Amino acid sequence: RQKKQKVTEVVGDQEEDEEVEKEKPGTKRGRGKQTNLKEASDSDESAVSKPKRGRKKEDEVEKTKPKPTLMNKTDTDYSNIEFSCTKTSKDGDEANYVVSSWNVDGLRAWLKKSGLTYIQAENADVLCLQETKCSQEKLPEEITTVDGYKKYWASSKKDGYAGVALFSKVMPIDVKYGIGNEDHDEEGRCITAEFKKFFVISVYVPNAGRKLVTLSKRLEWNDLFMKFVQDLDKIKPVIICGDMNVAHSEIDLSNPKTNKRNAGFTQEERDGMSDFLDCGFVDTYRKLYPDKENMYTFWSYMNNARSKNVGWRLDYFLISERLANSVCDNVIRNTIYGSDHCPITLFLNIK
Amino acid sequence: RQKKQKVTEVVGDQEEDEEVEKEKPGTKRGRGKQTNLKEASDSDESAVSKPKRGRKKEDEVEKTKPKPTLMNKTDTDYSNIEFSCTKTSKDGDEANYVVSSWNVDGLRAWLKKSGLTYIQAENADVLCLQETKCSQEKLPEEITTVDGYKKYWASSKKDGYAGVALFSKVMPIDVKYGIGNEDHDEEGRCITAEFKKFFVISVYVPNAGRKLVTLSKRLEWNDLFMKFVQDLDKIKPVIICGDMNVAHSEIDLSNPKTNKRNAGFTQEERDGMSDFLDCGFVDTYRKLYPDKENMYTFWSYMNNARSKNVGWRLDYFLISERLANSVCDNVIRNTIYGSDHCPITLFLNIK
DNA sequence: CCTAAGATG
DNA sequence: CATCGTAGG
Repeated sequence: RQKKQKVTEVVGDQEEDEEVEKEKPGTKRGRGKQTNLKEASDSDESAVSKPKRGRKKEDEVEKTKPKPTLMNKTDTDYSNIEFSCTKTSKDGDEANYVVSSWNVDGLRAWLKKSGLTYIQAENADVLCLQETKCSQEKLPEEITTVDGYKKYWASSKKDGYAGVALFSKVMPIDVKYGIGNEDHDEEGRCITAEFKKFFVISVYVPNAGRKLVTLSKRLEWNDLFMKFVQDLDKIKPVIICGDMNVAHSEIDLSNPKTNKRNAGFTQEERDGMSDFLDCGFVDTYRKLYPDKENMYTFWSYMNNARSKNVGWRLDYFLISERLANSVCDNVIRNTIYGSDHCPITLFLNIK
Repeated sequence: RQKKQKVTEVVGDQEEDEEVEKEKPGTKRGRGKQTNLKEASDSDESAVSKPKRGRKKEDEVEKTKPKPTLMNKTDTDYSNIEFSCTKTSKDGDEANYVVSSWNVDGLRAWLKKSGLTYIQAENADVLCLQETKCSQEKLPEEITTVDGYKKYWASSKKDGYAGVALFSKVMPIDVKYGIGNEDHDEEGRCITAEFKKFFVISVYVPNAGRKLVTLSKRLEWNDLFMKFVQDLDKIKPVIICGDMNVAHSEIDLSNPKTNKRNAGFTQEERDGMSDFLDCGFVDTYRKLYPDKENMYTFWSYMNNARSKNVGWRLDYFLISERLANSVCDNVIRNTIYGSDHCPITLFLNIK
C-alpha cells in the first residue's frame, strides 16, 4: 500500500554538482564516492557544514541600515542575521548537520521575496518546505536549478493547494511520498527521505479549518501519520520537520484563552501533539527552551499580527528520543520574512 | 421601460465645491448659479477650461528623465505630456470643452497606477471611464471624493465585471443608466448625462468573446444601443464616448488579416460601427486623421503587444454630425499607462 | 491580509 | 498578461 519510489531526480536534470553525493541507481544502498566533503566518511550525514556557513564578521557594518524589527515586512534584510551555531550538543560537540523547515505559503510568491537568498544563507543540509502551492510543471526554473541540492516535490492533485518539498545536499537512500493513505496522499503533505542514520520528514499537517470544518480529517491524519512515523522509528530515528498546524501548549500562542475552539488550538489537536511526546518524540525547541515565551513561527497576515508578535508556534522539529543528545540548538528565525510563517532551524551533531 | 433616474449624488455626499455647478433637485432644468466659471453663461457647456489647463512651459526640463516610450510600463510619467490643445475648430475657435474617455481595466488597480494624477492632469469637463470592475460599495474613497466633479456610477450585478462611470464638472440636467434593456442594463455598460446642448454617453460595448461565444449578445446590443442613441439624437446632439469594442477598418488595428474572425474585427461588429457613421454620427478621430496609421487605444497585455505597438483602436468619440464643426481635436494619449487601454480626449469649442 | 486558480478580456 | 471574485489559510 505504501507508495515507495526509487530515488529519482523528480524535477529536471541536475548538472554535475560536487556538493551532491551521487548514488548509482540500482545499487540499493551503495554509497557513491563522496567528494569535497570535510571529514568525508561512510555516513550520509557526514555532509558537514562548510566553513562558509555563517556570516563573515565584517566589522564595518553600515550604521544607516535599520535594525530588522518584527514588522509586517514582506522581504528580509539578510545582512544582519547570524546563521552560524555556536552552541554544542550535550557531549560538547559542534553542530555538523543542519536541518531547516519553512512553510513558505506559496513557493512562487516566496521566491519573489528572497527565498533563494534564504536557501543560500541558511546553507542547511536538509531543507523542508511546506505549502509550496505549486504543481511540478509550474515550478520556476530558479528553484529547480538551485545548486547543491537534490530536490523532491510532493504536490497536491488540487492545484495551488498544500504541497511540500524536501531538499538534501546528500542524495537520500530512498524517498517516500505520502503516508500510505490514498486520500491524504493526493494532497502532497509528506515527503520522507531516508538517510543512513535517520529519516527526515517534511510534513504539512491538514488545517482543521474555519469553524473546524475539517477537524475530523485532521484527526484522521493524526492517527495515520502517527502510525506511519512509528513504523519508521522502528527502523531508525526520525526527524519530523514542518508545519504541525497546532500550538501545543498555552505558551505556544499569544491568545490561548480565546483560541480553545479555533483551528490549531483545540484539545483534540493538542492531544495529537502530546501523543508524539508520549511516544518517544521530542519537541526540540521546547526541550531546549521550556519557558521561553513569545516565540512563534506563524502570524496571521490579518490585523498586523506579526508587527505585534501576535502569533502561534506551529512549526516544529519532532525527533526520536535517541537523537536528543545530538541536538545543539533549534532556532526560530522570526526576523526572516517572506511568508506568514518563519523558518526554523535545527543544529545537530551527527557522529 | 427606460429606467430614468433623477439627478442624484450616486455616491456619498459631496462637500461644497466651487467648481461644481449646483442644480437644485426638483427644479427640473433650472440652472444653479454658476460660480468661478470663466465666461459664465446660461449654457451648461460654459464650464470653460481654466487657464490652468495644460502644462506650464518650464524651460528647464530635466534632461535626465527618459522620454516616455511605448513600452509595457505600468505607470506614467506625466511630466512630459502636453495636455493643452492648440488646435481650433473649423470656425477658428479655441477649445473650451474637453471630454475624455478611458477604459481603466479595473478602477482600483488603475488608481494605484496614478489614475488620479491623470484626472487632474487632463482636467476634462466630462470624464468617462469603462471597465471599472467595482461595485459601488467597494469604490475607494480617493475616487469618490475627487474634487470638482459630480460622479455617476453604473456597476454590474456581477461583481468585478464591466461597469462604467461618468464624471462631470457641471451637474447634468439628467442622468440615465442603461439603454432600456433589462439584460444588458444589469451589466453596467452605459451612463447618459444630459446637458443643455447635448448628451454625453459613457459606454462599454459587450465583447464578442473568445471564439465569439457572445457575438450574438453583442449584435443584440448593437441594435438596442443604436435605437437608444437615435432616440436621444432626436432631442439634441449626442457625444458617445467609450470602448466600442471594435476596430472599424483595417487601419484601426495592427493585424487586420489575421483577426477577421476574432472578437473586435468580425464583419458583423465592423458593420455595427458603420451603421453609426451611416446614421449621422462622426468618428471624430478618423475624420480628423483619415490616413493616420498605427494609432491604437488598446494593446493586449500578452506578448508585450504594447511595446511593439501591436494594438487596436477600440475607443472612440462618436458625435452627432451637427456637432462636427465644434471639434478642435481628438487626441489618443498613447503615452499614458495604467490600463491595457489608453485614454482618448476630445476638444470642442462650444458656443 | 496573503496566496493561488479560474473567469474574462 | 492583467484585472477581478473566490477558496483556503
